[in-house]
Amino acid sequence: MLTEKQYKLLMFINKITKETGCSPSFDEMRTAVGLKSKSGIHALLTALEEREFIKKLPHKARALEVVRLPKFKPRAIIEEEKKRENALLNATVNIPFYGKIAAGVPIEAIADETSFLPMPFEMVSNGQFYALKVEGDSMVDAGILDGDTAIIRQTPMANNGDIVVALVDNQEATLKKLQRKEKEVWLVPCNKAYEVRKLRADRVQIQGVLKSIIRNYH
Amino acid sequence: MLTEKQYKLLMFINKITKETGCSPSFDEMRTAVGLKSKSGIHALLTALEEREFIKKLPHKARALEVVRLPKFKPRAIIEEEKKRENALLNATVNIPFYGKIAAGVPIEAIADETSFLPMPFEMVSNGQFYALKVEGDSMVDAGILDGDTAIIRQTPMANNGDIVVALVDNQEATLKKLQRKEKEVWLVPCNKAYEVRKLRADRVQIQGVLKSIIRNYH
DNA sequence: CAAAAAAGAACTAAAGTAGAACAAATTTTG
DNA sequence: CAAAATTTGTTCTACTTTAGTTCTTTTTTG
Repeated sequence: MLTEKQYKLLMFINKITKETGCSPSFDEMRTAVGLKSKSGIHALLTALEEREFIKKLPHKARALEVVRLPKFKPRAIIEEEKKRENALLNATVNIPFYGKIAAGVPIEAIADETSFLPMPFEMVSNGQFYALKVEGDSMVDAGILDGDTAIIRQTPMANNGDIVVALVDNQEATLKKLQRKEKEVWLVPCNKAYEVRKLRADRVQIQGVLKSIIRNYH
Repeated sequence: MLTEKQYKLLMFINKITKETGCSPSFDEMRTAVGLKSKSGIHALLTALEEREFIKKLPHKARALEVVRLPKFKPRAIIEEEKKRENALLNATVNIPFYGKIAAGVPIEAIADETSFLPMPFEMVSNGQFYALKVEGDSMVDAGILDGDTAIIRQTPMANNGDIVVALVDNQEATLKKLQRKEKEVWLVPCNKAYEVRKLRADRVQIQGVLKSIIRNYH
C-alpha cells in the first residue's frame, strides 16, 4: 500500500481538494507534510501515481486528482475490538504469590522467585496486589489461620485498625493490626497469647493492606 | 490453501493496512510472524502473491495490497484460536451465589434467584460448587466469621471433621462441623458459646462440603 | 537423510531530505 | 495584447536512512 509520508500527503491532498475544490500547490504540500524542498513532494506524487491513488496532468498547475483512498476501518471500530479483547483477558489477573509472611525476609527480597495466583479481575482491578501465605497463629482471633492465603494491596497508606503487612527494621515482615500512637507504631496481634509490639515509627514500613483472606480446605 | 505462516502474515498485513493505511515493512512483518530473518517474509510474500491474495510492486517499499482474504482458516490456526479461547474461558468459572446460609431455607429453594461469583478455574475445576454468605458467629473458632463467603462443593459425601452445609428437617441450612455417632449426626459449632446439635441421621441431609473461605476487608 | 523452513549476511534499491537551477504556466501590468 | 513578473512544477545532484532482494548456510522436520 503506502508509506507513512505517502499516506500523509494523500490524505492532505484529499482534504484540500474536498474543501476548496482545487488541488494544493507543491509548496502548500511541502509545508503540510513538513519538507523543506519541493523535490520530495514530486517524488511522493510520483509514488502515489504509480500506486494509482492519484492521477496528475503533467505540467499543469494544481491538477491533481485523487483516484481512490486506502480502505481502512474507522477508529471507533478498532478501539471497540480492542476493548472487547481486554474484557476477556481481564477475566482473571495473575497476582504474584510471594510465599510466606513472618518468614523474616523483606518482601522485595523474594519478589522474583514467585509463583502466581489467578484472581478474578473484579477483586483486584484497582491497585497492585500480591498474595502471601500466612504463617503462625498470631491473628487467629481475626479469623486468620495458619496456612491461609492473604491478598494484599500494595500500598504504604494504612489506617488504624487495618490489618497490614509491616516490615520491621527492613528485616522481618509480619501481618498485624495497625495502631499508630503518636510517634510509635503498634503492631497488634489478634491472639491474647501474643503481645503488642510497640515500635518507633521509623522502624516500621507498611508494605500493604490486607484485602482478602482465602482459605482452602483439604 | 494457505499455510499457518502465510495465513498469519496475510492477516497481519490486512490488519495493519486497515488500521494505518500504510503497509508494514519487512521487519515489522518479521516480528509479527515471529521470524528472525527477512528472507522468510520474502518467501511468504511470494507465495501469497502466487496465490493471488496480495499484490506487490517489486522493489518498492511498503507497496503491498491485500487483494482478497481466504475463506477458510488453516487447521493450525483454528486449533490455536480454540486453545486460546479455552484458556480464557477457564480463567474463571462463575459459580452460583446462593445468598446467606443459616437463613432457615433449603438451598434448592433459593437456587434460582442467584447472582454469580467468578472463581479461578483451578479452585473449582473438580465438581459442582456454589457460594454462600456466612451468617452468625457459630464457627468463629474455625476462623469463619460473620460475612465470610463460603465456597461449597456440592456433594452428599462428607467425612467426620469436615465442615459441611447441613440441612435439618428440610428446613434449616447451617454450616457446621460434621461428626457422625452411630445413628446420630452431630452438628458441631466451632464456638464454645454454642451447643452441639445431636440429631437422628435421617433428619440431616448433607448438601455440600466447605472447600474454601473467602473474606474481603473494607 | 532429504526436503522444507528459517537464519544470516551481503548487496541493491527505494525513500526521505535538501538545495538549486530551470522550465512551463499563470498572472500582472504597461 | 505582449512583455514582465511571479507562481508553480520539473529535474538534477548529493547524501542519509530505511527497506527489499538474493544467495548461502544452518536448522528443523517429516
